Amino acid sequence: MDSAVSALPLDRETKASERPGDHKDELRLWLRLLTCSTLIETEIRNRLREEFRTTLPRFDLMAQLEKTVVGMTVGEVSQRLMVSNGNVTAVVTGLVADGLVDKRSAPQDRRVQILTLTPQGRKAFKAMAERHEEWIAELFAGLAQPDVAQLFRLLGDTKTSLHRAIADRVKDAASEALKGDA
Amino acid sequence: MDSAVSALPLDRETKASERPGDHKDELRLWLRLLTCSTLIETEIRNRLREEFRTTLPRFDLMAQLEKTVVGMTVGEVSQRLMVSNGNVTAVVTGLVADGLVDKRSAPQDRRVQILTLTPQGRKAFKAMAERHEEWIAELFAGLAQPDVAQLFRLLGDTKTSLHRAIADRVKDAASEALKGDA
DNA sequence: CGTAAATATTTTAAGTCTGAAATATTTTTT
DNA sequence: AAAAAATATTTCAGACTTAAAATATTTACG
Repeated sequence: MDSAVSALPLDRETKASERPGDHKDELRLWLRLLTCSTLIETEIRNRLREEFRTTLPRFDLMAQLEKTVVGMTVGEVSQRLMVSNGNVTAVVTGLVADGLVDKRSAPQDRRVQILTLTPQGRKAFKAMAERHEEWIAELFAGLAQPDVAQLFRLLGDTKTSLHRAIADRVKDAASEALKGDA
Repeated sequence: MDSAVSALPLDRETKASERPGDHKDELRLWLRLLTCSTLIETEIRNRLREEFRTTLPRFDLMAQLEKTVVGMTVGEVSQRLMVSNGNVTAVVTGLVADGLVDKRSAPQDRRVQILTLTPQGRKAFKAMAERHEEWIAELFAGLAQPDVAQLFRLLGDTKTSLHRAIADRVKDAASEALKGDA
């Protein structure tokens, strides 16, 4: 039991006892991460609008559909993009109206809607994706390749930490809800 | 493993930096950065709603105002949060209606609106900020302290790279626009 | 001085986004 | 098989967001 706890070097208890109440470093890290993310998003949004008269949500949705041959359900897209189902429905409506996406209910389960890029959508996405990749490279051009690799690795660790913290909290809420049941 | 790789043409097996036209590493880095950012935002949004019945944009705006004694103009807040002026106006309208923010035009320049937290707003923010800091620390708890520091540093380099790439493009657009003038 | 340019903010129209309720369909239970 | 539970999506109301146009005010300049 003891060993299991000490195997987690930075859990809530340990950290608090080392620097009680101070989490400024993590806060500053988060703000900097957010700044980078916002700068990139805004820039890509601007370029998509100027060069292709489209929006980031549309581009992102098409990017998901481009990854598959058989199509993707609304729920799957929603999960991958980490947005609500209702949002996917709304964006898809626009893309279908513009002939870029096809939507049809699955024959074996009529609850499910299967989304695919139309040939026109596939072609349009291809052109955008090529430029998009160039833009991203430009934006990160000031970083040396080893820094890119290391940043990628550290953000991988961050992702793991986030998923774990979020899962833990969900578990806590569930056991909390069960308290009075038995 | 080796055979599969060496079956590819030579330029395919070399590093990305040596492959002209390939920017997949940067693209994957951006997607991972976005994932982290979205995971944190969504989680904070959920907790703010559940624990304080408020939203992230409101929290962010109040966080800016909390940093100053003399107040901040709409434009200043807009710049710091990297959102449009109109957006600040909209969010402020709600906060003023709830008595959390005070808005008054500057006596020496009546174009300018000066925003401050009301005493009630200051108190409400203080409570939220304390919890917020804990949440962020929890989310990053899986990272060792040196990793936090290094990630912070690398994101600083990233920020520099982004600002430079964005400034360069603005400059290009400006000189493009001037081409036929002289 | 008086007008033009610059600056700060608000308004507008349209799109994005959310959580929750409603709907439609399939699966499980009785 | 009928009822209940589970699943997938859409609808809804409301908040956020943007870019661009409109408004209000100040500053620059002729």
